[in-house]
Amino acid sequence: MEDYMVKLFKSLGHPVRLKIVKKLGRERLCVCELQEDVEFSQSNLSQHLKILRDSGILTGEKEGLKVMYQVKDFRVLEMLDLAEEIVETHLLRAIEGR
Amino acid sequence: MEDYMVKLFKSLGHPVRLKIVKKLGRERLCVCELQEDVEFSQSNLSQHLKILRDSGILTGEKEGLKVMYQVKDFRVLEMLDLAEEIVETHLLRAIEGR
DNA sequence: TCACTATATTAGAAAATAATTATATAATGA
DNA sequence: TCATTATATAATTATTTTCTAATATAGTGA
Repeated sequence: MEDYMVKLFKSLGHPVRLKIVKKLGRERLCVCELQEDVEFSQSNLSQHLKILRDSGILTGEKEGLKVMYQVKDFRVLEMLDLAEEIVETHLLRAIEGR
Repeated sequence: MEDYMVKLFKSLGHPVRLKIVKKLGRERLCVCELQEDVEFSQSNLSQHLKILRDSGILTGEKEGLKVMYQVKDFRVLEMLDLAEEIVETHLLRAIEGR
């Protein structure tokens, strides 16, 4: 249980992977569409996608030549929202100098 | 913004640190109390606490000889709960074999 | 079957993170 | 002031992650 939680957090704790998950949101996109925004090589992207699959965050389904990815459980997106709120609060506080 | 989110997730993505945050919950504990549950050396624990402070998850306040730690923003705990639920669901599915 | 496209896998090097050991600091009380 | 306790920091080594480059696979259409 703890192990899986660690895996979940760890896989969100990387800029490229976080970007992928955010870009996906509730949509279903092929790798080629993800490629557009990610400033990394095809193989590197593919490896990050594997990590996200392995941690249970994404699923990938083959459709012809393409593979369509989506976020498996939208509660992950709620987590991202929460994280965003938390970070926002702290950044604000930092600006206010408290 | 993204950077801070990555930092937040990254710092939760380690077994010792996750354990610390869970153990703290809404309480305020000194390092010595945290030490009890964590099977690591004093200095290692101290380094993990530093990471948790740096990512804004914990605050530490000196009180005499001791330093009291607590979770800065309880929404972090909500994130943990969410993560737990998500993991639970997926583990259940795995057992059911879907 | 062959070439082409989209994606995955592998291997190795580079970079980042973590643990260990030793040392330092700071508060307390004798 | 000195010893003691609680915690932090630094340096080194060990381990893990990440990236790059090369290669592989699988589906499609000519």
